[in-house]
Amino acid sequence: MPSEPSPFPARRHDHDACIADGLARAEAVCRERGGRLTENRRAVLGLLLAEHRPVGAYEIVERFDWKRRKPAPVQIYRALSFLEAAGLVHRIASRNAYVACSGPKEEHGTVFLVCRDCGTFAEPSGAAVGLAVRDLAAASGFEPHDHALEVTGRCPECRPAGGGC
Amino acid sequence: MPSEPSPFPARRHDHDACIADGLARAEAVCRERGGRLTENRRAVLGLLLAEHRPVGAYEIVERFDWKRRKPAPVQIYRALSFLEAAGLVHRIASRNAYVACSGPKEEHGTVFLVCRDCGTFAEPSGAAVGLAVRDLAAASGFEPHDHALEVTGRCPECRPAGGGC
DNA sequence: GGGTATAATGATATATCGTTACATTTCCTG
DNA sequence: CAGGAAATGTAACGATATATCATTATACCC
Repeated sequence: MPSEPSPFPARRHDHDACIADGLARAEAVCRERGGRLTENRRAVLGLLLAEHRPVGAYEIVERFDWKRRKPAPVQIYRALSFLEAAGLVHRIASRNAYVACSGPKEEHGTVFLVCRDCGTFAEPSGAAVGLAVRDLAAASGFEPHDHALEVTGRCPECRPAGGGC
Repeated sequence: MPSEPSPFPARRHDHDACIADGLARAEAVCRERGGRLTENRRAVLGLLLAEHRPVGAYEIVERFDWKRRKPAPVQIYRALSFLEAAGLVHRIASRNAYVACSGPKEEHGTVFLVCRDCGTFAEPSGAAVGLAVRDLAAASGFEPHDHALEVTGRCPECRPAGGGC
C-alpha cells in the first residue's frame, strides 16, 4: 500500500527547524486571527515545540526561566488558553497535559497517539475516524461539535522489533 | 436503514428499573471478578446510575449522605476506582467526571457522546470507530492499547427540532 | 503626540481534582 | 475463635486550574 509517512517524528530530524517552523506558523495564525504572539506565549509554544510529547502545565512552570524567576501558574495557563484557541496547541485531557500541534497545514487532526513508554506523541490525520464518528453520531441523532480521541500504546520506536513480544 | 435504537435514554423511561438493572449487573460482575459490592460502592454506583450524565467526584461527595455526614473524597475515589476496574463506571477525562457504564452486555464501548446543553450521556457501540483507530494506528506502526473517544455536541432532545435554529 | 479603548500581564489568593499514609474495622476462611 | 486479606476511617497533602483586581503595553483615532 502507498502508506503515508509516519506521523511520528523521525528519530533524528532538524529539530531547530521544526521549532522555527512552528513559531513561524504561529506568527501567521496570529496575523490572521488578530491575537498577538507575545513573549510569554512564544516562550510557552517554543517549549512545547521543543518536545514531541505532552507536557504538564506545572512542568512548564518549572522549566520556564522567565526574567530569572518561575512564572505563576496563571501565566502559563493564560498562554496555553490562547494557543489552544488558536489551534496551535492541544490539550491531552487523559493526561492533563499540553502538546504543540504538529500539523502545519492539514486540517487539525483530532486523533492523538501517545506512547506509553517514551511519551512520544503523534497526530495522524484521522479522516477515517472522523467519518466513523460522524456516522455514529448521525445514527444516534447526535450533532457532534467537537471530539478528541486519545490513543495510548507503543510507538514504532518502542515496539519490540521483529515478531517477538 | 434499519437504524439501531438510540443509545440515549428515552425522555421517559423506567428509571427505577434501570438503576435496579445496573445494581444487579454490578452484583453479577462482582461475583465473577471476586470483589465485594459494599455499601459505599453500591451507593456511589447508585448515584451515578440515577443520572445519565457524567458527575464529578466532588459532586458525588456533596450529594452523598453517608451516615449523616459528608464522606471524605478518598472514599469516593476508592469506590470509583473499584467500579472503573470492574467496568461498571467510565471516567470522562475531558470533564474530570464519571458515568455509570450503560452497556449491560455488549462489549464495552469506547465512544462517549456528551450533550453540551443538558449533559446527557450516551455510549453507542463504536465498532466502526474502533476499526478506524486500529487501521490508523497500524498505518503508523503504532500498537494501540487503549483509547477513549469523547464527543461533545447536542443530543437529539436538545437539537432544534425542524430546520430552524 | 495625546487620548482612549482593548489586550495582555503581574501578583495574590483560592477553587477543584486526586492521592498518600497509616490506623482500624469488617469479613471470609479454616 | 484466630488469622489474614479486603475494605474503611481520618487527616493531611499534592496536583491541576481559575478568580480577582490592579497595572502596563499596544493599537487606533484624532
